[in-house]
Amino acid sequence: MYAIGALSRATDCKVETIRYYEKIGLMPEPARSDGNQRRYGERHRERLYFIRHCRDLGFSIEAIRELLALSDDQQRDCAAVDALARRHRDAVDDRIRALTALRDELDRMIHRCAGGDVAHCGVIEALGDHRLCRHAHR
Amino acid sequence: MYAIGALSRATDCKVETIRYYEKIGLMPEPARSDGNQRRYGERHRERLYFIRHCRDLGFSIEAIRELLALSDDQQRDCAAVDALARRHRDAVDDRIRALTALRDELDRMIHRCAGGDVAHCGVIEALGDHRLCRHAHR
DNA sequence: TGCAATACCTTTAATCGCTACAGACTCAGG
DNA sequence: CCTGAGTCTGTAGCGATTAAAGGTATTGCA
Repeated sequence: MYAIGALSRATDCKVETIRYYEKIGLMPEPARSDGNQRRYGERHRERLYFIRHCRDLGFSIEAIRELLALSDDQQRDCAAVDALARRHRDAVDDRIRALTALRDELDRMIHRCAGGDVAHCGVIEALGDHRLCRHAHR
Repeated sequence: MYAIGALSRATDCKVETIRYYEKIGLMPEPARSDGNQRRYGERHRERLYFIRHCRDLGFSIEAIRELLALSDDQQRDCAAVDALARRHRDAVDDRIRALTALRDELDRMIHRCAGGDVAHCGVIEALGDHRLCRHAHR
C-alpha cells in the first residue's frame, strides 16, 4: 500500500494534483488508514500513471475522462479511442501550424530592427501596425 | 471621441477586455461623459491596437507592459525591445519543437491501432506505458 | 515509551487572460 | 417622451493545477 507521498514519487505527480484528481472524480476515492490518511494500491498507481501520461501528451482532463471510460469497457470497439486520439493529434497539428506562422512573423519583425533608439525601432513600429505583417495571425 | 463600443469595433477587442485592460493598468483611464461613460481618443485607439497586436503575437500581458514602457521612452536604445522579442520568439520555437515531438508520438500511437476491441487497443496500451514512447515528452 | 521530524489532512485562494453574468443607468433617434 | 441599444460597476467563472494556513498522523530513533 502506498501513502499519497509514495504514490506521488512513483508517478511523478504532485501530491496536491493527486488530491485534485480525486476531487474532480478522475481518481477513485482510496481506502483510508485509521488516522484518515489515503492508502493506494497498484491499480491506483496504474490509473494515475495513465492519466499523467495522457496529460503529458496534451490530452485535456475531459478527454482523459472519456479515454478512461472507454478503456474500462474492454469489449467495446476501439474506434472511439482512435477517433479521440486522431482529433487530438489534428488539434496539435493546427497549433503547430499557427505557432510556426507566428514564429516567422516574429522573425521578420526582429530582422526589421537595425539598432538605434526606440523612436526608430522596427520592432515597435511593426507591433503598432498589423499591415506590416505578412500573414493574418489570429 | 469613441464610446467603448466604437473603440471595441475599431480594434476588434471586446468591450469587457478593454475595461479589463484599464483595471490592470494596461490602458489609461479615459475621460468620461457627463453620464460617466468612457470616451476615448486616437491615442487610446493606437495603444489598444498595439496591445491587441502583441497579444495576437502571443506576448504575455507583462511582456506587453514592458514593451509599452520601453516604447514610451523614445530616446532609449531599442536593444531591450529587441531582446524581449527574441526571447519570445525563442520561447515560441521551443513550444513548436515540444509540440512536434508530441505530434509524432501521437502519430506513432495511432498507427499502433489495428482496430478490434479496446482490450487489444494499441492506443490504450501506449497511453498506459510510457516505455512504448520513443521520446521523453514532458 | 517518548519525542521530534516528517508526512498527511481539509479548506481556501491564487495563477493567466479573459468572459459572462446581474441589475442599474445613459444615450441617441424618432 | 419613449424605446432600445449601449454602458456602468461588481462579482464569479473557466482549466489545470499550485500554494498556503493551520491542524493531525505516522515513523524512526534513543
